Amino acid sequence: MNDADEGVTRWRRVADRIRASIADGSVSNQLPPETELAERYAVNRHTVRRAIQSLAAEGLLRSERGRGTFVNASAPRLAYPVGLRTRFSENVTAQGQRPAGRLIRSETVRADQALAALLNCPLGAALARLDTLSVASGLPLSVSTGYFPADRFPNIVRDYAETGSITEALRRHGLPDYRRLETRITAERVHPVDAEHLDLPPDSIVLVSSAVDVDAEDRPVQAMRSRFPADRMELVFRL
Amino acid sequence: MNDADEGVTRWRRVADRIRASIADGSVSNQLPPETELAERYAVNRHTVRRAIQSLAAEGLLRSERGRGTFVNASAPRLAYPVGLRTRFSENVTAQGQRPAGRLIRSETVRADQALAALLNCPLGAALARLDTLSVASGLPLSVSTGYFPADRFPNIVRDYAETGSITEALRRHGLPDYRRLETRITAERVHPVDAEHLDLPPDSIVLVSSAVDVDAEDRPVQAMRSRFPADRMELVFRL
DNA sequence: GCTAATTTGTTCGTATGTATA
DNA sequence: CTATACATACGAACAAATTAG
Repeated sequence: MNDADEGVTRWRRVADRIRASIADGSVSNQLPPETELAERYAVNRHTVRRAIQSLAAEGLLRSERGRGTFVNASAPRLAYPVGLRTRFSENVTAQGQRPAGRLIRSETVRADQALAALLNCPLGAALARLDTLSVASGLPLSVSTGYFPADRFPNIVRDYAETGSITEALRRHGLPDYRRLETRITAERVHPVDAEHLDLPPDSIVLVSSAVDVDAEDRPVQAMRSRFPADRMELVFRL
Repeated sequence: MNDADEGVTRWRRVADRIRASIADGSVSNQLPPETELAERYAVNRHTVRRAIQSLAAEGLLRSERGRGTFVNASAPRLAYPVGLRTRFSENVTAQGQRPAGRLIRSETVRADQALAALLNCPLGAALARLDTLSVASGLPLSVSTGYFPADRFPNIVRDYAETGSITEALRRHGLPDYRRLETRITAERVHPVDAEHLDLPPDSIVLVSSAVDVDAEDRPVQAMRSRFPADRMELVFRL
C-alpha cells in the first residue's frame, strides 16, 4: 500500500495494467486465470475480478464461466442504411445476405396517448401490435414492435406471418408504397426478453429506433420501435 | 432461502424484489440502507450490493457514497435533430438552452488509412485533431473528436478556442457554409475519459455518431466522432 | 462416457476507508 | 465531532461450467 498510491483504488490500477498488457500485445486472446493475476499483481482475487468486471463493462473483455476471460475481438459492424424508403429486405439483400422475418407475438391493443398522437388516431382506437424478429443469414439483426390501425389493416398479422415482410403485408391491404417520416435514435441496455431473441448477453446494448411510416397522403401507417444489437449494427443516415 | 429456488442466484432474487418494491410504489425515492436490506432479505450485505449494482447498471438506481441509494427519475430525453445542416448551437438554442463549446485537447496527427479515405486526402497528411465538449445550460451534451486538414485550416484550434464554435472557426477560414454528407450511428459503453467529461457513471451508454461534413464543392471539411449520453439524448433524423 | 482438474460465479465473513448528514 | 452509509479490500468456501485425461 506504499507505492505511489495517488489515491487511485487498487482495482483501477489492476485494470489499467491489464489494459496496458492488451494494448502492448503481450496478451492477445485469453487472459491468465484470476488466481494467477491476483498473485502477479499481489492483490486478492476479488480485486482482480472487480478490475475485469470494469474492463468487461467497457466491452474490452468477456468472461466465460469454466473457460476463462478473453479479449473481445471487435468485428466490423453491419451497416444498416436508414432513409426515406427504409425496407429491411432491401437493406439485407444489398449486402448479400438472406433476409427473414419471423412473427414473435401479436395482439390487439387500444391506442394510448402516445400512440394516438403518433398515428393520428383517436384515443382508444384498436391497433394491431406485431412483435417481429429480423434475421440475416442466421444472425438476428433486430426485434421490432409495430403498431398498425386495426380497421385499415385487418389481416396484417396473417399476411405478415405468411410473407415475413411488412412491405408485402401492407401491399396486400392495397398500400403499394409508404415512406419514413421521422426516425428517433437512442440506446439502452437490452431488455431480457429481447436479449433472448437477439441471442445477446444480458448486459448488452441495443440501439433503439423509433419511427413512423406514412402513406402517399401522409396518413400514418405504422409506428414502430426497433431494437438493434449495438455491437453488430450501425445505422447509416444519408441525407 | 429454500423457497422456490429455481436455480436463480440470490442476488438476482434480491434485485427482483427491489425492482418490484419500486414498481408497486412502496419505494419511490430512497432505498433503505444496504445493511437493512441485507437483514430484511436475510442475505449478506455483499449480496445486496450485487443486486443494487445490477439495477444501477440498468439505470434504475443510483448510489451515492455517504448518502444512500436512490431511485433514478427518468427524465425525458433531449431531442437532437440531425440533418443536412446540423449545427450544435442552432440545435440547442432552438430548445431554449444556452450553448457552449469548450476545447478539451488538440494535437496534430497524420492521416491513417481510415481518415485518409474519409477526408479524401493523402495517407500521412497533417490533420488537426480537436477534442471538444458541448454543454447546454451547464449539462454536458456531447464530446466530439474532429479531424480537419491542417493545410486548409491552419488556425482552427485557436479560432475554436476563441469562439467555442466549429461553424464560426471554419467561417474565419473563408468557409461560409458546409453540410453533412453521411451520419453513422452506433452505441457503446462510455470510455472512462469521456465519462469524466460528460459527468456520467463509468458504466453508462453513449450514442456514437460518426460523420463527414463537406463544403459546397463536396470537398471533405471535417471527419468527426461524437459521443452523446444515451440516457439524456435522442438523435432525430427527419428525411 | 466418466472423472478429475481448472476456471469463473456466488455467498458468506470481517475490516477499514471516505463522503455525507 | 460523531454517527451513518456507501466503497474498497482481504480471506474462505462452495457452486457451476468447461476442459483435459
